[in-house]
Amino acid sequence: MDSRDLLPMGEISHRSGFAASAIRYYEAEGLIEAHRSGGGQRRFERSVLRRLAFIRAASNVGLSIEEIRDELGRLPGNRTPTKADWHRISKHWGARLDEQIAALQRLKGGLDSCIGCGCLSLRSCAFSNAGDWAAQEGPGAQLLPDSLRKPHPARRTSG
Amino acid sequence: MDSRDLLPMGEISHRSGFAASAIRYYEAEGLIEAHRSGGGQRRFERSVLRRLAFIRAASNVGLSIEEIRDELGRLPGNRTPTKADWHRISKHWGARLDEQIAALQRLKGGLDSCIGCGCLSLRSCAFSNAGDWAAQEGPGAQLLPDSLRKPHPARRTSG
DNA sequence: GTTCAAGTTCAAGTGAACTTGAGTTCAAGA
DNA sequence: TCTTGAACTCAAGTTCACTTGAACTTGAAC
Repeated sequence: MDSRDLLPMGEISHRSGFAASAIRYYEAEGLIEAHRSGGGQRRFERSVLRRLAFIRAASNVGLSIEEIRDELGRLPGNRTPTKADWHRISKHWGARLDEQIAALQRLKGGLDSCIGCGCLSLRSCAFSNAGDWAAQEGPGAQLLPDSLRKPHPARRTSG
Repeated sequence: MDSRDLLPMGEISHRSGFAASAIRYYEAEGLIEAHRSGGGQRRFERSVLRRLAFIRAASNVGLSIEEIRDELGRLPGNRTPTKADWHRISKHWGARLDEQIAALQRLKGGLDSCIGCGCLSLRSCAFSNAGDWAAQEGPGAQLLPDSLRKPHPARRTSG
């Protein structure tokens, strides 16, 4: 590995479209790796660009950093995805997107069925009842999957 | 307005499915209003339940508090939505959902077209290039609308 | 009159995914 | 050598939509 093949922060940032701070963050989170120059500056292998493209794609699908880390970690040898890896992963993501699309369509369907009645009834209307507070019964439960719910950060899942 | 018609916090909370803290928050944000008992406790009109159902429905569609406040504010006389209001609003939200569905389908289409090639090329692949960093040109720009992008809170819009 | 669940306020915390700022150092060209 | 832009670290800040905790008060029942 000739050191002239390594790219400095500015170039990685510009070519990937990520801010330097984001790239440092991804390194800290273990999504990418960097060599260091004599003076301590980051020097990136070219393959990091591909990894960053992967990260951008994944986050467009709605994956969290955690999930992206997992996904990258599942690649044999923890390498940058090859064509075959990418094929497999794409199918996985495609399924996720299909699920999200279906969820929105269910929500839309519920909305359409409410347009006529104008009810917005607390107990019976599937649309306003779409939260999980009434999940034990009733038609509205799970109209939206977690991946499309707005994150309610402080709502602890334990309990 | 007989004070026996007014509901205390516990009941509003239980019937709406919102935590008391959330209801207080909505009041502070101006989405709902409350009377006060002699001792300073909140007493809610029955119509607040309807307003809360509206808020839940809106947030299921992905509207922010800000947007919900606008939407409620646009109701003539700032009243709880009637059937006619609800009809109009539903159409509005339906369009928004359609847009979100279409965006996900575009993203899915991009993914499908990438499955074969395994490219993930930074410059040419519509999928990994879906951010707005290259929005000036190229095919990938605006695959996803803002409403479906993961919120990147610290990214200031001014500049 | 006592009890105590239910209510109150206010400040601070939560999580995700970064950004910003301050203060310092590196590296490359003139 | 000087300058200057690029990079560094580390702590703290940002947004959203709430929640949590502490310390206190109400109000309905017994």
